[in-house]
Amino acid sequence: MKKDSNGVCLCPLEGIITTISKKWAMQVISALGHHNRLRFNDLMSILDGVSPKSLTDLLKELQKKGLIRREAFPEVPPKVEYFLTDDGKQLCEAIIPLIKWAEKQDDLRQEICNPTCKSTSYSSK
Amino acid sequence: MKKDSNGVCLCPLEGIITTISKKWAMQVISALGHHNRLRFNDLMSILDGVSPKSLTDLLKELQKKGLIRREAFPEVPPKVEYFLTDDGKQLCEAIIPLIKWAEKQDDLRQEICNPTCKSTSYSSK
DNA sequence: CTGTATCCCCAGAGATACTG
DNA sequence: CAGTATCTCTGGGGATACAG
Repeated sequence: MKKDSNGVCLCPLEGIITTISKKWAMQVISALGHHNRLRFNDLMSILDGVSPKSLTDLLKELQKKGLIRREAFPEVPPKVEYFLTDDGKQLCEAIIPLIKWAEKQDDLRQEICNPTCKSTSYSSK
Repeated sequence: MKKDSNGVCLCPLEGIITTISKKWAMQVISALGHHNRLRFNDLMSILDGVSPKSLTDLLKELQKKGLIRREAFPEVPPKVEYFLTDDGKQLCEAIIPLIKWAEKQDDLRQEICNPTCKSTSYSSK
């Protein structure tokens, strides 16, 4: 759909936005960025309230997009680990300006998303 | 939900993602960034296929979030113009890294979103 | 021209129970 | 432990007609 004022085509956004706007998607990305490797039930508890179906659906989506990878260990009981791909890590970097912008907006409106999130901001800022 | 590996809280993203992931949202932002000021029917034709209801819903949402502004002229027939706020313009800037990242992903997969979009890349900035 | 007012539809997300 | 298998439900989005 043409370019925007910066000479940037927005088309590529379609794909990633449909992905990252999925519920829990950014939390998964974030959690994996934070913990490096996590198992299914780890994610289940970090993403408090998510159902197994929703989580598996999401994990498959994220794998398909090449953001995370799955590693299964042939053990009993089963053990599966998920972790970010390099692309996933780069995505984390790419959204930082967006977060900064959003954070600034929130500040202006004195809206606090969540108590656990207070006092959190850019290491620098 | 804590911070990610970069020490960044993802909470602020929630709000903006729910906004920009709305259908046509980025197209509206982009169109306004490109054309500066647009009228309702201009947007209707640029966003080919959108219904008036969907468009008005979206425009209200974007106004509420402070991304665009509406100016009505007391004329007959009515005339209304929409344009980006400074925040809206800053949002355009903030998503550039994300677009660049997404564009790179698309290139790797040889996926072309749309013919009109080919040969488009970062002219300068 | 710029929108409301209705009605409809279905994909995404959740709840729950069950399996290899 | 790590998922399926079903079922349900909601609301975002679309179509269409109409109004100021």
